[in-house]
Amino acid sequence: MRYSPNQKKTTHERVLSEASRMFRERGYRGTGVGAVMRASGMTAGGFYAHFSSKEALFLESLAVAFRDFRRRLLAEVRRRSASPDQIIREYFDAQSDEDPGAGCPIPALAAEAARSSSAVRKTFERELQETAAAVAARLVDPKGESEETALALLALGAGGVLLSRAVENREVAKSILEACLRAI
Amino acid sequence: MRYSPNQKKTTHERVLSEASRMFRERGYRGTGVGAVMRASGMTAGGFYAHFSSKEALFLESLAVAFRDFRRRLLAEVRRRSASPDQIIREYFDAQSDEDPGAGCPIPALAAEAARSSSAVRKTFERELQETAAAVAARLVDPKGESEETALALLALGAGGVLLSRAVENREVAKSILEACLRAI
DNA sequence: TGTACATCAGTGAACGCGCGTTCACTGATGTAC
DNA sequence: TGTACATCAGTGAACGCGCGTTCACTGATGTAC
Repeated sequence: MRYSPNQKKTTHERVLSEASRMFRERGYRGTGVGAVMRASGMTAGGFYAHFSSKEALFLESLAVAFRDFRRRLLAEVRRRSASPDQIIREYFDAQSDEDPGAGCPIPALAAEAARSSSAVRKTFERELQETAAAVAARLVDPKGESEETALALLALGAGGVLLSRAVENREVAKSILEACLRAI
Repeated sequence: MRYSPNQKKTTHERVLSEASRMFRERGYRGTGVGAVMRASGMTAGGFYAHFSSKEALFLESLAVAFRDFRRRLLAEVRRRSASPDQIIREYFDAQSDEDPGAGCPIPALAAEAARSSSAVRKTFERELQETAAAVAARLVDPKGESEETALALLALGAGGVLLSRAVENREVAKSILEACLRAI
């Protein structure tokens, strides 16, 4: 339709934000390029004016998803110096119950990232480390190995969310999250 | 070809064992019915003499994968009374490095199970609880809440494996697993 | 200011491909007599 | 024991469908003069 660098940037970001939501909600393979474009108010063909391929969209979407989630998570942990179990609690709270599209990309997309190209895994690694560093900066850690502790906390939190989602009974799901909180 | 109840059972189990391996390695959506049958030495059409649908195969494969993995995990923890960090160590060792097809179904399949039918989630829940109970039975737990502790340990272990696989650099992958071991 | 042209974001139909499933058929085996 | 028939695991081709990608086209905008 109309041409303007700003307009194009806006469209690009709208597609990205839809994609980052949909990938987390339905998975990489469960999300079609056409569906993302429809959700962005366009038709499938226009996609390639913005991204060279579905994988290129995934790379950018991963970064957006991690960035959004970090913001969400750190908003909860604003006051500095959180204890490990506080971090886990905030991690769970940041998952906005029953809307995985707004939650952490790790339980949603790590398994598919692991099976993707090395470009995807590099992006995932970079964003994970960025996230661990952000958590570590807020963490009281007497041993002074807070980056390592942060990675373990992300593993525990993501594992807990992963299990709780894969289970049918909501009471069982809750008890899994509680078990993770108590284990620290 | 030939007909015999035993022969059919054998074929059924061969397909199941291939499927349980392939699902863990390539994911549910990444594994085709045709590929499973080819790996089992047959053609695609024969599949429906054994399973009513791909999802029915997935249900049975999940149970097989969990059962196999429990056996693998408990073989490592034979001597009773393992400490939490020993459990995590054995969990990591049971993953047979770089062969996710023989490893734990949780990091491999939980995200897709969460997005599947409630029948899949029920199976996942049942098998997870079975696995937690088996771990709990081997666990020294002064607080006497070993089932809960076992679930948290599975979350931590599965989260660690999930992260380590999603990352490109193998050194980073190792450091994630070590961080999980040290966090207990 | 007005006009002619170039650009290019987005449209919509078409493509090739892989997938889950169906189906008519085959031929080895089990059963009845 | 031998023969005729029924069963059914497995074959292989075909199906409909959704997907990622391509492409000729459109029309709104920006630029040059």
